Amino acid sequence: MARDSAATRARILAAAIDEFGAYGLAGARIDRIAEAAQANKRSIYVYFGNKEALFAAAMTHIVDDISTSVPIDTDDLPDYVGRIFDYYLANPSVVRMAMWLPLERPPQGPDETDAYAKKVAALSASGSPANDLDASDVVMFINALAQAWFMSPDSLRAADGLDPNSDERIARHRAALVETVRRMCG
Amino acid sequence: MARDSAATRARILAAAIDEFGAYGLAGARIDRIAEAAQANKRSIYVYFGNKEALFAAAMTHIVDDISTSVPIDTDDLPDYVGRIFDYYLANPSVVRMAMWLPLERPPQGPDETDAYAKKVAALSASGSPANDLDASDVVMFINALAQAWFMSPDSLRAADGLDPNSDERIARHRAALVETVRRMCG
DNA sequence: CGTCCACAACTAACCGTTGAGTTACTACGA
DNA sequence: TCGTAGTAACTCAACGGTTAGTTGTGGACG
Repeated sequence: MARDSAATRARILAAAIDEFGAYGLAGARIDRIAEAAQANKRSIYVYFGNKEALFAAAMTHIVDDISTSVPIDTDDLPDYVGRIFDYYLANPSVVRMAMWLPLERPPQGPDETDAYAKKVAALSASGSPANDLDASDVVMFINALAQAWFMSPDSLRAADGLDPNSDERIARHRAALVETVRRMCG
Repeated sequence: MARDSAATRARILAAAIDEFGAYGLAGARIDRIAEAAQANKRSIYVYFGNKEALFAAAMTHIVDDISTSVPIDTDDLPDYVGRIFDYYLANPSVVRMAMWLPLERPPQGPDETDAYAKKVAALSASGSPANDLDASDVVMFINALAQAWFMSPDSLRAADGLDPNSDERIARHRAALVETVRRMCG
């Protein structure tokens, strides 16, 4: 096995995102992360300090990734939600971590204030995003709508009879999502 | 201390809702629930079996409570979200449990299929709730929008300068919520 | 009407396991 | 041969769950 500290660190981080996404902060197991990363438990402590710090590192990593991968376009919010949805679909662990963040917030956890503040500022500055609604409310709604599919139980996703894992069903939902934001923005 | 098994059971259930709401299934502590309920740990096992069963009992309790407290009105969806929001505001532990459910689903957990299926069916039957959107998507969006405020970090809630705990700010958000659903329904 | 008894509610101390974090050590590579 | 990456074995506290025992209550019976 090659000795590459950067690669090991990256493997640990990737495994941590999956583990925290699957089980949350309290439910995640350091041993499982080590095993999945094919790294030793000890190296996690060497590279990241402790469980909470690892969680924080994973969180900042995904926040960075999402804000570069899915830049906001204040002139086309419907398209923006669509792209967030696509990103979530491709990165299930990321949505789940995002859902966990407000629930299990470590005391010294990462503060995504800046990422949100920038979006709200950009939206406010861009004139009238959604006519008379507050920019911060619009950001909240867009986030919530993009996550709706993932926070719904399977039973609800299947409620209309289609297989919730089929491409058609997902495409329909995506279209509904984009259309909803279009209507919201007037 | 009076010996009243029904009262003790109810105290445990109430404490469990708070504890699970605050920490989730994995993070919740049986000892804390017992202490908060002013009951002995043992009685929890007598009345509910184990931790997961207690979680399930708490979940079915709130599902029941919410579906009776906030009946759906398929003819006035904007009003319906508003009422859900009010309920959530008055019962913070309930929102948090609802947010936790899709993340920490115990293997033998409660299945809220029926509650959702009924809503989707009612909505489908009532003609055109939101013109061309699937009823199940509409239900997802309504749920997500009603929860948006509670899953947003404080920094986002405060992004426009107002105190996020003030009545005015909350009223503005509620109005935005109702208006958004109104637009969604066309 | 008093007294005993059986059962239900309650309690405290304990047990076994799990899991975060550490220690002491080995192997690799420059 | 020195420093860094990696490993296995361990510690210790926390926590879910249990055992064994205590207290209060309500009813049967003399």
